Amino acid sequence: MTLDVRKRLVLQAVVESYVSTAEPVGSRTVARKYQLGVSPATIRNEMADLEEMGYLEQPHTSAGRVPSDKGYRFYVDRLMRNQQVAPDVAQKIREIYKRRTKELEALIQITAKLLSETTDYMALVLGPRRERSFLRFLRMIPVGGGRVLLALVTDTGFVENRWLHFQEEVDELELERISDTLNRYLQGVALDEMGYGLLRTIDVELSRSRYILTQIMELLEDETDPADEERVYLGGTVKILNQPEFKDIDKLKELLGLLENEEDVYELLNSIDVDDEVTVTIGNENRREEIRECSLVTGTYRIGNHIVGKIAVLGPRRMEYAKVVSVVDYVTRNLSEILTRYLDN
Amino acid sequence: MTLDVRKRLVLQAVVESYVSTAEPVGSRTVARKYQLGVSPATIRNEMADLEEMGYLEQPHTSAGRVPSDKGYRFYVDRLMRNQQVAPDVAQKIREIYKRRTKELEALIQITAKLLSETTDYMALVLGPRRERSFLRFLRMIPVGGGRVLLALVTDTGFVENRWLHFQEEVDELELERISDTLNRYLQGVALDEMGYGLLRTIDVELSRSRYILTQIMELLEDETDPADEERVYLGGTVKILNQPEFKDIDKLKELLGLLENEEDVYELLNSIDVDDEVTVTIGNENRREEIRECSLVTGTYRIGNHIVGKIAVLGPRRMEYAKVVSVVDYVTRNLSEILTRYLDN
DNA sequence: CTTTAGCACTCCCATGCTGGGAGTGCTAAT
DNA sequence: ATTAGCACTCCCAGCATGGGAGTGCTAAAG
Repeated sequence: MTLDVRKRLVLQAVVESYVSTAEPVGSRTVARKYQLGVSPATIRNEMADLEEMGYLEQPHTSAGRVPSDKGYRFYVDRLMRNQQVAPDVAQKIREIYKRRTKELEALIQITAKLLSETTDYMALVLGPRRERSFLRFLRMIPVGGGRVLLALVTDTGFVENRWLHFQEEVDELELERISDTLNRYLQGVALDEMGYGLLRTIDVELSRSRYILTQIMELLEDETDPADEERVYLGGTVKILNQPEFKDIDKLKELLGLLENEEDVYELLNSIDVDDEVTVTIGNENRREEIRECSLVTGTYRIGNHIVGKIAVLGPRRMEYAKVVSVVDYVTRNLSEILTRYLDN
Repeated sequence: MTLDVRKRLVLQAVVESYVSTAEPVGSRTVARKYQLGVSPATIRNEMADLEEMGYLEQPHTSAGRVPSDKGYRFYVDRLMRNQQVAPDVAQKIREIYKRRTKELEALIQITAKLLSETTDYMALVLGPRRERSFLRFLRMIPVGGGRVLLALVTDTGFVENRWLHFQEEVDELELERISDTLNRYLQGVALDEMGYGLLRTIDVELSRSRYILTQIMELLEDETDPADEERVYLGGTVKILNQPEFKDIDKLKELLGLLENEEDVYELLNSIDVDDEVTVTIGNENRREEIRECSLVTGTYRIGNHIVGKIAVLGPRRMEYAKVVSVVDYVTRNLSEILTRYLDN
């Protein structure tokens, strides 16, 4: 399944021309713009071969050629030259992550924006899944008027805040005692496992303060509600509209419909294999029908060795792969690094 | 500027027919569907009058009529009958706000989703502006490894979490002492006023712990960064695509472009007068060019008497005003009520 | 054996034309 | 004041047409 040098050059020319113009590429164009030193007729023969081998497609007889999924795949795996991130882009990315005071949620949001701005495609970012997050620390802070702020800090640096309400003022010392006990029992427990069962054990020890504990239990129970929003952040939704492949409103509707359903986006991105590299999935390689006309460039960010979430860029198959891959790679590294530095044990 | 009874009936018929079909309305249709007991010819005369008075428009000679902004305005102010929220919708809304443990941010997010689901138009929700929020409470919680979680609670119930990092473990008692002092000085101060100036006074008192204070100062300084994200939440972006008036990609791009710029959305909604009622702005009544083809139904939610933010529904001018107004009103009330109950002093 | 010029052929698409339909405004009769 | 009748306007869907871009094939040249 290897291609001779000239076929590679032709394929590369077709991909690059189509990426930049969105118009089917004719033999004439290839011969003229990408000096191969042969006539259009020769190119035509090569293109016919490439089509037969499945690397190119024709929208209809007598149109130019367009790369197939297989063609893009070959381009991404073999032809595309690794690209450095442009210095100004790298600068901008580093700049963003220099401010290290943000909590994880804000960081993720910024990442989505950053990705879409630097690539000019749409960005998806997933935060840590709740059921894979473990409690690091819990604290109750009385704010007056019977209101108590419950702060849950997870190993991934997420902070969840919840309110507790009581009829009368609660004693700060009592809260501290409860916090301490809860911490003792719950540290390292997954958030979605803090159901009644677990809490019942603690109940005994804290029976004196059951009225407080009851509220906390209800609240943590709520926490496990799967209908609860996932942490998916989108950036640059408008960018899709710049792509001529989405001039069709119905396709757009389908796509945006998918993206609005956070559970689906989660599943989509998590179905992609994790390895240390950036992963590209092209057209029909994608699980979901709705993005069979798109490509996805995905990176996985971590805290230490612990996988936290994904970042992805979504664009038309006709995507500037080299550039996007380099940016996704760079952003993933930066994000992982800052998280690891400040959150890893 | 008053219309006789029959003209009102005709105008109402045109608005309601156009709202439901998106097709220009002819005299025949009005006569047939909205039993007025007169012939199409009579209706034609009335419609010609209404057009002359500016309530109706003709896309072109020999098409039916379409309401003008003025026509919609009259409909909203005078013709539309106040509608009750459908029982199942009311049920759903109450349901959502019954769980009272969420922090404000989550509540706002849910509100955006709720609004778009119940109205079938797009929803915009603004959270409290930072510069109008005052510190209620501040607390530092050491989490181990030199990491300290700084939680800022505002009067509007917003909780901001920020991380502080130190070389070595910090003493919990010292943190508590600092927290106490800071609270004493900063309670009731607006978030964007916590600049160096103010902190310098405190510096003296806490000179022993300057290395901690310095970080806090930097961090709060950051807080005043106006480039920081505003709190705008969108719900149901896809819904716009269902409207035939947005079959044109360019208009769509313009609109989504506006909506992605949070500062602009803020300005747009805040330019709308606040009174206790729900406000409707139609077409050209809107400030921004980009939504001159849309209408906006806006409500203001509060904590006690203190204005916190806005909720809005964005749809085509051809909007089901009665329904949307009732939903926005109901949601506003519910949201204000729950916030007031749990956060008002 | 590879490359290339030449040419007939295919298919899309922008353009222009046409007829029917929906709706109007006017006039004259009720 | 209302309405039937009718001529008129305008849109739009459907169809035909021609030019252009691009192909595949053949035969000649390197």
